[in-house]
Amino acid sequence: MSELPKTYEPQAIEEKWYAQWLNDGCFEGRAERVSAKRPAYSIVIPPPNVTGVLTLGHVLNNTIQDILARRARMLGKEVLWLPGTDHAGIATQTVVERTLKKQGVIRHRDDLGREAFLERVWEWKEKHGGIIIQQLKKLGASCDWNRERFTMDSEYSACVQRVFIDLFQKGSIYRGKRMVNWCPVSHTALSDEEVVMKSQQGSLTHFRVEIAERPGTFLTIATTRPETIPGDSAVAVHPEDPRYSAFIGLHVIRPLPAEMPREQRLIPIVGDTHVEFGFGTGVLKVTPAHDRADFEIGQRHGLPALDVMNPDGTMNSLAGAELAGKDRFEARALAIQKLQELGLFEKDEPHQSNVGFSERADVPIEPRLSQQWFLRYPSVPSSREVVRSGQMRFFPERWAKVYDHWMEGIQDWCISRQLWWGHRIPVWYFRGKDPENARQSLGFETEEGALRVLEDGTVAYCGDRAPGDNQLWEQDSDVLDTWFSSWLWPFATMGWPQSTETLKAFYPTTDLVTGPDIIFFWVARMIMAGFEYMGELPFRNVYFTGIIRDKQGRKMSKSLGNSPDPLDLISKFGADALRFGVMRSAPLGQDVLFDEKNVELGRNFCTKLWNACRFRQMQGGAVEAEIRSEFLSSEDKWILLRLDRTIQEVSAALEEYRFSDAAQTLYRFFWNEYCDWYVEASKAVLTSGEEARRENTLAVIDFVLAHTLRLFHPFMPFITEELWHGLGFHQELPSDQGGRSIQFAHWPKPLGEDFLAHYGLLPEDEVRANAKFDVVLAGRGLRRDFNLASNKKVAFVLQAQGALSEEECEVIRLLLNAESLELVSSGWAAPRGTPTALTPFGPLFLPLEGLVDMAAERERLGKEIAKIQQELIKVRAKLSNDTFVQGAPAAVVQEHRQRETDWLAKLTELQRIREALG
RNA sequence: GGGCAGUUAGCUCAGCGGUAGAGCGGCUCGUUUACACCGAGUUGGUCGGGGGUUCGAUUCCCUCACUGCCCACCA
Repeated sequence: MSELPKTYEPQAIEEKWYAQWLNDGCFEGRAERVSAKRPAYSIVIPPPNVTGVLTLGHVLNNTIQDILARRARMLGKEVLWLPGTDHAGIATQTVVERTLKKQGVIRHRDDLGREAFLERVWEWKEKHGGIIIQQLKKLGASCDWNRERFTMDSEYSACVQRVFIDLFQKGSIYRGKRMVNWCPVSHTALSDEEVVMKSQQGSLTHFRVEIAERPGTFLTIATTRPETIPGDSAVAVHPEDPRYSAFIGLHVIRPLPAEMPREQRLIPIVGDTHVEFGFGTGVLKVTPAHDRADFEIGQRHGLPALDVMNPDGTMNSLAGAELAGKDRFEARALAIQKLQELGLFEKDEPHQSNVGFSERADVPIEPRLSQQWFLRYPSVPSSREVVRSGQMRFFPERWAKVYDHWMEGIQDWCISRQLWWGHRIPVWYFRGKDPENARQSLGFETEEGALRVLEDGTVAYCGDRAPGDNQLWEQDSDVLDTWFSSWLWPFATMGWPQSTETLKAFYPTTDLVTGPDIIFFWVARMIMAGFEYMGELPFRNVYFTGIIRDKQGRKMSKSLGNSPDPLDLISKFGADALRFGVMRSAPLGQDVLFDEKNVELGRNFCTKLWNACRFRQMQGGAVEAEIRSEFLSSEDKWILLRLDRTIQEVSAALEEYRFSDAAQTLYRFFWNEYCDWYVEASKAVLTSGEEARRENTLAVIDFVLAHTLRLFHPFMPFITEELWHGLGFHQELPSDQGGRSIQFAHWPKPLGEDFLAHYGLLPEDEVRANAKFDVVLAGRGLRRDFNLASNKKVAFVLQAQGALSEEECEVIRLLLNAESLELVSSGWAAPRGTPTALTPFGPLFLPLEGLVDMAAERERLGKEIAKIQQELIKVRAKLSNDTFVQGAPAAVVQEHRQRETDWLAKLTELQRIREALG
């Protein structure tokens, strides 16, 4: 390869390699290659919204998956990372509908009708659906794109239908009129998980109602929702409340709608233990159609449910002439006004309460009684047990508790949505009452359980084909909750219900990477679907990422404008920089405070890596020559030992999904240990003119670089690939082991005992190299203390004759940027006032020929001596404490003794030096 | 109301029973055989408060305070 440019220019390189990887089929997961020797590794992408765009959350999530996938390839596994997108019912339908309205095409989707509207959504999907996929490619995601799936592909839809039919026939799915969370904006029911509670400042309206049987006697009710008074069908008090229990069985006159005849407004006073004595006035108005708890009270007392609202959140005619047609919040004010006019209003008290909001539309949901489909979750016990027992592992572990708690109190799932974009519910209703007639008019034999009489007497057929006589049968107009398709993702994407090669090879998947915000929406449900349809867990490990926040800790949001576009960051800094920057700051189990500085750091690191390789390239010589032990210096041995430790630490961190630790360790090793110490030290040999030693050093450099590039590859795929080829490390390797792409090069193993023995790498080598580095640090310290610019050539004297070889001295001299380093015997007497520092080999002098301020030097030494005395006092205090000596482990005591000896030696030495100064 | 995290240098975080650490920032010096997207040096902390266990606690236990999440039908 031609000489590398001075700085790393990511754009062209990223494009080049991504195209090459795709062209070479590097990302393909092939079932037929899986064997005992070549185990499978699989992961399914959490499918992003098909019309979505890439966010930093996606960057974090998908970088982690890519790291896992690439490392698995390097470990010799057959990897399948299966990508795709989600149709995201409400979100997509809302976006398309809003756009069409903005374009003036429609005022409401009804203007187009179901068929035509859906056509528009598909058009939209074709046009915008690929965006996020393209963005993921820019990030470097190594997904098997040939297998891209969409939750509304025809085969996928068939899976969804099949599962619905199966659960229907098993009786797990039922239809009923229940209290659901209704979104007045989207006009659909929502599941409990799609509702977020928000604390709201509201008010508690106090008003009076007269007891019909006791004219002139009033009860005061406190409510947050006066607009629903027309829907009240009772007043409830606690049966043991001495203030009110005597009134149970009597009636009150409901104030609204005022124009309704009095006798039609009589509602009973019931006793119910749900009522709290202490809250409000202790008298509760019961509105069964508009409140969950009230609905239950209504059930217990056989009260009618009066629905006084329209689906869009406006009041209907039952609310009375004046409220009818008004929005619920407008109606609230109006109701209060009416109460005032009737002389029944008492007061408004400020009140803080939790209100459920539609997650998507961000408006308060309306508890609403409506006909919906529900699912009694299947395979709950095994799904719960698999996590409890640790057979499936959660990272961080604490989410297992959250999961367990939810599974414990699991509620039936409302799965029908009053939308058009989604999987249509495969149920047809018979326009008649008699099941036998229905059976005959179907026109075909049904399976057991497919034909059923529903709660309200409707005869329903559920199956994969429409009944023959469509005059008599009408299909349910609702679609299924998006998550009712997502929960099948791990196996529906692999060809289920056929027993495909893919399923056999790659199911269950290995890891799932997702955000904790969808633990109930998605993770829990996938586990249940997995057990129900595949008979086992769908994935072995679940990694929950943190949530990306801005550097002030706020959530990313469009309105705050604090959500940077990852694509901008990629074009500014490069994909590898973004990946590395994010991973380095994303510790397991913690939210990530995003700061562009981190990406900058990633970019800087890429440049560093680039230049370190450039430096190697500039040295020329054969690539990856054999290392010869007889030429190894202690620095060589030191860096090899450091590399060995780094391999171990990085591997261990990745095994435990501690990505930021792995990134941190690599960063430190490469920048500090390799570049700052080793490369700088190696320059002594590289310029020495001794060919054999020089070549050997290059061999060590190559060895370290070839390992480091591989360790970095999962984090930074593009630059490592470029450098891998640029330095020629691919040359000798078979094409499936790094010859073609670094992503198939073997993941570095610890060097191993044989290697260490062969090259004579011992802990002492590390100690010796560190001792030399200590001399350098001491010398640099002296420089600083006497304000000598680092470019000023000075002569050092080390009182350690014979302790260091000439080559070793040369290394130290170079690192100190010194004119010379002279070794002298212990008899050598430093000129008075010579600055001195202690090193493991002996005192280091910096003779300055009278340039030095003696007083300053004495002061400096004085400070150092004082520091050592402090330490000595601490250690001695411990050692003179009998309880410590007797109570602490012998090793600890011994360690303290050693410390005392060391400090004492240093102290004596420094004192001697100070005396020498006079 | 219940549960789960967190509180360590100006900022972001590591350490989790035996001399307080890293990165970033700040400051000083610097065109030394890659790299100023750099190098060298340096400044920053009674480890949230209070108890307890221990020879010894940032580290273990209790308690309080604050912050953030999750769960919960108090109208």
